[in-house]
Amino acid sequence: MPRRSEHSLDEIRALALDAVEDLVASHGPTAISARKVAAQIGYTVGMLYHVFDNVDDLVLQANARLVDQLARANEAAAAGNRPQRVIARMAHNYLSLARQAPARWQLVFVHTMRDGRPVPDWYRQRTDRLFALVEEQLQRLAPRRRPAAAALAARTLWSSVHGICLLAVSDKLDIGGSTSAEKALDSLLTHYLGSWAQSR
Amino acid sequence: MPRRSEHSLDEIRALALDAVEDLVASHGPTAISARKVAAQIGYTVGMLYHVFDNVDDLVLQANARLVDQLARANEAAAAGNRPQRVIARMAHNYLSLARQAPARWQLVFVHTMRDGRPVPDWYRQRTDRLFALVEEQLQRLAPRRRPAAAALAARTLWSSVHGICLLAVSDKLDIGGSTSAEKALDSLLTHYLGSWAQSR
DNA sequence: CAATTTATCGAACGGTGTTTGATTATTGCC
DNA sequence: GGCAATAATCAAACACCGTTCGATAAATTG
Repeated sequence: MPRRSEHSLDEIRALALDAVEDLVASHGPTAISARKVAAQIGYTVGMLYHVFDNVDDLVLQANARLVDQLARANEAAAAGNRPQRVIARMAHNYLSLARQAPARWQLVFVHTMRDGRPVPDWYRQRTDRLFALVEEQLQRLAPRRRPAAAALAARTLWSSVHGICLLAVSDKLDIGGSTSAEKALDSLLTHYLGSWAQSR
Repeated sequence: MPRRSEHSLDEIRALALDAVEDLVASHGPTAISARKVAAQIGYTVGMLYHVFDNVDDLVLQANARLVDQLARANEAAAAGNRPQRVIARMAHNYLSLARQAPARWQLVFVHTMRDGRPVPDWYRQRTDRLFALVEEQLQRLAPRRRPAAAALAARTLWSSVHGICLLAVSDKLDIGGSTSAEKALDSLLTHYLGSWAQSR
């Protein structure tokens, strides 16, 4: 019975994204499929394809919510404090959000485009933004360094933070005994950032 | 026509693992499926399940070849040189191998267990070994530090190296302009390792 | 040569992403 | 208000996927 008009297309889109989050939170990242999401919101698969390009689009839009959440938190952290402090906050924001919703972040980490299609630009820009925020702070921290140096350090540092959060969420960091990811982040910040700030 | 006995089960296993590598190298990580691998080696799907537990097992055994290759290279690098040099070699071994066969390493990075089953122990041990090799060198580098300190630094450093190689292989590191992963690795080693070695 | 084992196949089951055509509710127009 | 155009919705189909299973035939054993 078409067009019951109980929901606008935008509402359906929001419902579907909520459903992705619910399904992932309760049954893990592998529980996502077009049919399951459709069933969860009371529509058929075909309807989903009216609102999303494909499953990649659906998942990326859901993941973008998390990335945006992190970006907003990191933008907020930028206010006022000294750059080294701000960057530490950003790194811990990442780990803290990942720990709050591990399954949903696993979906972010684990997702890959079907068939090897490229990641769309609108999503790429969102993840690049996270690098850019770090870069800004590094430029504040060392205004006399060449911009390329800050760019390199931002990519190095944020890739490292990413690696630590990634392994933390999949429980690959605590090997024999206890190595908490928080300690690893602090170690990284102390030594890498400390050394970078001091040099030159 | 059963039991043609042209290949022993071990030979079939090796053929299948070769086929995984070939398919991944030529058509990307998404090209792996039980049917395609079976077709490639001239057997049927059912036969694969006589040799492997499931597709996860097949992929993990293929991935273990790469992990072992890296482990062997890193063990070889450990001979003789000063620890800081050895660790630098290890990091660059990782990136260099990843660059030599990007698609195959993408399969390592991208693979996740179906249904959320745990990664089997035999594979876990292989990846843990990579951390352990770094830890040994850090202990050589700073024999007076508590072992826990070396363990933490090893996990921090190798997670970071992993993050950089991961993003490098998926082209997410060169954003605007040119940030080569090699430079990022060197930056990480210089500042993190340099600072860690000096402190205390 | 007969009996047992076992390598191998082919088909089946339920799930997946995606496309398409039919159906029907809503909208715009006279 | 009624009719035509539009747009939402569904159901079914296609090709692929991982996995299981029974039948079959070759090799091995006695």
